[in-house]
Amino acid sequence: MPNTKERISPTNKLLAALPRREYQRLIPSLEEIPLIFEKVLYEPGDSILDVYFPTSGIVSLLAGVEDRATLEVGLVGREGMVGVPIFMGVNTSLNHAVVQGAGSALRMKAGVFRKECDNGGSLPRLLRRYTHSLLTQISQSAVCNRFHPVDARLARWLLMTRDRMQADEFQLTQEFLSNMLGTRREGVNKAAGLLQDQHLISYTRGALTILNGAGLEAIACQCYGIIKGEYDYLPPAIGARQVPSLVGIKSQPYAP
Amino acid sequence: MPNTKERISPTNKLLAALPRREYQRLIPSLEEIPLIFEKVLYEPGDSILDVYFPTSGIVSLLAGVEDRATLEVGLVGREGMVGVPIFMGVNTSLNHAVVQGAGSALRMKAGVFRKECDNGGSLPRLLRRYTHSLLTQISQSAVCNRFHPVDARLARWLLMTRDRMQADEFQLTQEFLSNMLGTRREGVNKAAGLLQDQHLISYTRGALTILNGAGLEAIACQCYGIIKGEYDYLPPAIGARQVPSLVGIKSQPYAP
DNA sequence: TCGTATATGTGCGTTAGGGCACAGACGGTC
DNA sequence: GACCGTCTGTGCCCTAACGCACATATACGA
Repeated sequence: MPNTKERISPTNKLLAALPRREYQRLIPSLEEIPLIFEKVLYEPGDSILDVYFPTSGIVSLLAGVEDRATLEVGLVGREGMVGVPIFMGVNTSLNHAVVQGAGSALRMKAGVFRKECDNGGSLPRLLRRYTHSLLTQISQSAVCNRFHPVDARLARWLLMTRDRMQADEFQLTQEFLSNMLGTRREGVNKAAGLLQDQHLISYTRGALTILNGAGLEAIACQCYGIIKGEYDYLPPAIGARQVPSLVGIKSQPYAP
Repeated sequence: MPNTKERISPTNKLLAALPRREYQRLIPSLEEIPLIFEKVLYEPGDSILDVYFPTSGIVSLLAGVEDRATLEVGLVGREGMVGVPIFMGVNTSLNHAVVQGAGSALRMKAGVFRKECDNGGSLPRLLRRYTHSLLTQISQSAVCNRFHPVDARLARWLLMTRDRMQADEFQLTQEFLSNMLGTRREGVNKAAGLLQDQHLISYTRGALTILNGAGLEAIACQCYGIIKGEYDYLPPAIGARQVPSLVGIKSQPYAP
């Protein structure tokens, strides 16, 4: 449902950056699907069957150890793609890909996607650029998770999520956050309490609202800025087409 | 100096995996240079001018925060290449690339390398595969650094270094190790003491010897095995040519 | 052979965060 | 409205690791 208003465009930025002709060629292979909260797109060991270009919502890439704790290593929103391993010529990953903020995505069969990449053109170039961005994000998260205290990491995480969701309110439990930050739930509770005391967020049973983004930035470590720099790697508008037409994209019935 | 004995071949595995014809084409652009201990190949913000294919020795990729502590996020030996950002279409990185074990490498101008990659062929395919391996390594290190105690991480690091150096003895100070592991030097000291008490390593002023690799594996977390799995991503021998001829490769005088 | 720079051992107080054990509190459901 | 499952708040103890402050030991050069 494209709207004429200058609003949040529900578009994947990677696809939007393609030359029109290339984008047109992809359309028949793209299928619009909902990203349902907590849905797992792939797990370690799975054969990755599809790649996903989120148009709204976010997908977290989590790494884990011995079925214990997990840690978020990457965050994919409309600036990216889920399924980078496919692009790299591998069809499994050690990571989990989990929907962390509901939305929707354009899905493409891994095989078709591979062929498209082999055809040359802009897609592989954009994806390489994106992969670099992802690599940077993962590196910086690694440092951040090693050196920075829980409240700073929480603040960073909230800001990153806000940027990708383009919303100040999201559904999430402390349990969930603890899996992202790689800390215990109680630690999240304490950190969230701190932020709440300073009126930076408000937090009630599964719903969190950012009240003061600037304040959060002050608490967050500089990792936020660094990662944000990489997140904004694509110029906001390439060419004239900002909102690719969705005409012709098959829509899938809402089926989890 | 190729030797006929079945010994450690001083060859970069990525290059060795290229079809002969492609490798031949690269030769004029490759320049053999020594990797000198602690030499910095690039730093955050630097324009990356060359890519390096180590044939022996190791290069560490370090990430840092606010000029304080650093943390190793990746380790590159003969199985890989230093300068992946160039392959990704970017000429800077947030990481430091530092020689961590002396050896040598084949160097290639970034511009030439880019052109070679654009020509298609096996090189970009191999590099994508390698990048996936690096991504996995970085993710897993992130988890490891978050959850595992210093001694396990130290053991893992030593094993990884051994695998890439193909030697049981290396030069390194506790200070250096602390930058790799993202801990304090004193912590390294304690952990190294532990390993030494169990006769797994011997450690004297800047020189460390692995005495009992199996013992180290027992101490190390399973991250070692996981990362090793990815490290061995290239089959040991592709085609007949295991040792590409170095004839024709310019050798650079020893000049740091 | 002596000094000096550099590396290593160690000790002690402090602290962030893990582990565990609950006690509310809210929200949906029957 | 009563129940129950799920989330949230808290407290207490404990440990790993930090920060700092030294004492020592080794290599190397004058």
